[in-house]
This record gives sequence, C-alpha cells and structure tokens, in this order.
Amino acid sequence: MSIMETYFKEKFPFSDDEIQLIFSYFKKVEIKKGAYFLEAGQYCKKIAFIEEGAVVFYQLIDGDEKSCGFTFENDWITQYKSLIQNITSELYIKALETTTLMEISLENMLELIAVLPKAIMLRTELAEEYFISSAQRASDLANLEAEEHYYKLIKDNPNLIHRVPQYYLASYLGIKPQSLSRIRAKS
Amino acid sequence: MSIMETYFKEKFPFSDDEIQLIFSYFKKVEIKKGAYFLEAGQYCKKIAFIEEGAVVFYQLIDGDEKSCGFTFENDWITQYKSLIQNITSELYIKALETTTLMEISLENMLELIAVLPKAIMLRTELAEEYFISSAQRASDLANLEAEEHYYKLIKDNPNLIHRVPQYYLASYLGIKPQSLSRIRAKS
DNA sequence: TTTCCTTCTTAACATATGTGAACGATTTTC
DNA sequence: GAAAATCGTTCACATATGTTAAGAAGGAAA
Repeated sequence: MSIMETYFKEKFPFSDDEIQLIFSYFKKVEIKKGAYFLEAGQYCKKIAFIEEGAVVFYQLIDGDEKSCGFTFENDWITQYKSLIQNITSELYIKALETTTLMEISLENMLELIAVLPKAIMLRTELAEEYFISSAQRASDLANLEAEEHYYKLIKDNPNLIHRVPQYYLASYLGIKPQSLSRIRAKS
Repeated sequence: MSIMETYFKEKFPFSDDEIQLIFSYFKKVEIKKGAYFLEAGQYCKKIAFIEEGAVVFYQLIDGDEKSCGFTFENDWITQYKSLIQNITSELYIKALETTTLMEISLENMLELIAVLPKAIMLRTELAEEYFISSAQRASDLANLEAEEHYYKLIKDNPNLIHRVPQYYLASYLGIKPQSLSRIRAKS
C-alpha cells in the first residue's frame, strides 16, 4: 500500500473503490533537492501530497529568502491563494530534499469533484489546515518572544531542527540568522 | 434594500428569489458596545454579517487582551476554528461599537446549503477570506518593523485609527501600547 | 584529499522594543 | 457634577534584536 493510500484510509471515509478512482487522477512526480514545485510569478494550478521529502515556502524580499512555512511527508502542498484567486504566486515552493509527490492538477481536481462530490473534502481539508496554521503562526509571531517561539516550534515539529536550514527557520520566526544563533548558543 | 442585500448583489450571482430564500435563514441581532458576540470557552455555532458597527477578536493572555483582528460593517464574523472543529473558542469577539448583525446558526447554514447548494459559496468565501488575511498578517509580523507595519495597517484600513483603541492595535502589531505611542509621536 | 562555497557562529556596537512608573486627558459611574 | 476608572503619553533604563564583519564548520565538487 502506498504512503498516500495509508494516509487516505486513516483520514477520510472513502471506500476502496473511491480511493482507486481518486488515485487515478493523481500522478507521481519526483523533484530533486533545490528544484521548484512552484516559482514566484507562476500561476499555481496544482495540488500535491508529499509521500517523501520536504519543501519550504518562501518569498523573495530585498534579495532575502523569507520563509513562511515548511511541509514534510504525509501532508499537502499548494499555493492556495494563487490557486483559488487565479493570480500569480508571490511565493516559491522549493524542495529541501529530493521529494516524491502525488500531484493533481486543479482541472483534474474539479473533474474529480464533479464525478465524486465527496472528494470536496480534500479541498476543504486543505483550506482549513492552511487557515489554522497561518492563524497560529500570526498569533505566535505577535505574542511570543523569538526564543519562546523557537522552542515551541521545534517542540511541535522536531523535523525542523535537522531538515531545515537555519536561515529559513530564522526568517520564519521573523528574526535574522545571527539572532537565532544567539538564542541557540544560550542553552 | 438592506445593507446585506446590497452586499450580496454586488458579490454573489444569486437571483432575487435566492436572496430572499437565503435571507429567511438569517435573523437581525443588535449587540451593545462592550457586549460579546462570542466568549472564550464557548462553542461558536453561528456566522454573522455586520450591517453596522465594529468588533474586535482577542485572546486573554496573562491578563492582557491580545487582539488578532478587527471587523467592520460589510464583512463577516465567526470563530472559524471553533465552528469547523467543534471545539471551544480561545477567542473573544466583542463589539467595539453598538453593532447590528445579520446572524445565521451553523445548523441553519447547513440546512440552507442543503436546500440551495450554491450557498456553499458563502462558507468558501469566509474560509478563503480568513485564510488570506491571516497569512498576510503573519507575513507582515515576520517581515515588517513595527513602524512600517503600523503605517501599512492604517493605510489599508483607515477605520482602525479612529474606531479601535490603541492598546488593541498595539497588540495586533505585536508590540506594547507604549511602543505604539512612541511610533506615533515620531511624526 | 583539497578546494570552494555555503551555512553557522561569534563579537562589538547600533537600534528597537519592553518595563515600570508617573502624569493628564478622557470617559464612565455614581 | 464629583469621583473613579480607563486610556494615551512620556520618560529613564533594561533587554532583545539588527548590523556589520570576520572566521569556523560543514558539505559539495574537483
């Protein structure tokens, strides 16, 4: 059983036949470390499930890469704002490791939902997950000091320590890499 | 024509009959300045459109009211996370002014969608609006200095200057009221 | 291995924000 | 209207983060 299949059976109440139908709309894609799932300026017209690997979301501001999120295996990626508003993305989505994806185009997703209305769950799941995590990040950025924020972050997602460069972590926390180094040096 | 009616006709492709049907599921509610639309610990089971007035979303942290958003007339309010996950809210939603709402219970919303499937647009609209605004807030908190953030905020929504107490604005910006005073004193 | 390049760390100093307290100004309550 | 409470401002000092620069550590490529 594939990784995505296991995920689906745990998460959603689809029958085996429905899962097979759903899977027929996806295709497997591999992106090498450092390659892009999406680049700024492009229209995002796809959604993908990470079977293996990790990606970073970032924005290019004054020449610096400012991260706004990370996603690892067993989770979804897309640039939701670009996808739903049909506008160009301001974000890059880049592979931090060689990453295996199950990808579906927006077009195919809509077709799938037309054939199997229950599949709208996937889209809803995605929207809600994105909303809740970004609301949490905003709250943490406003209410926690960088140090608390850092320890909360790596406690909630230990992957971040070893699988994400520190300069991305720093920008995600809203601080400079030197400041993150200083925080880490304390302990 | 009511305020909500004008909003609907501009925003959504519903017919007059559909709008009448939709409106029959809403009821008009007034909350006085300082009263709550929702309090922390409660389950949020409703969605409302503000016809007139203003509300603040805030969290109580160490005795301080930390704002995470403001909504004015012609916009929607709900505690989306509590609503969709059926958990108690961590947020208070309080009227900053005497506020007139058009309210619909979640139950009625689901019934409405069952009767008029197109009405799912309302829910999607809400989710997307919340997601995009909270992603933008997180980005601004991480990437802007307090001063830039403040001027961007009041430029994007001039209502905030005169209709929101400064201590809420300050906590929304992730700073203390004294720091906001200092920033304002510069100009 | 050696070299090169990127990332991480450290340091000194500059700047921004936090803290605690006091004072007026405004609003609310009686 | 008077008293009380709330809110906004200012100040001096403490702390956190930014800036600039240099060097160490680590990984990638020859």
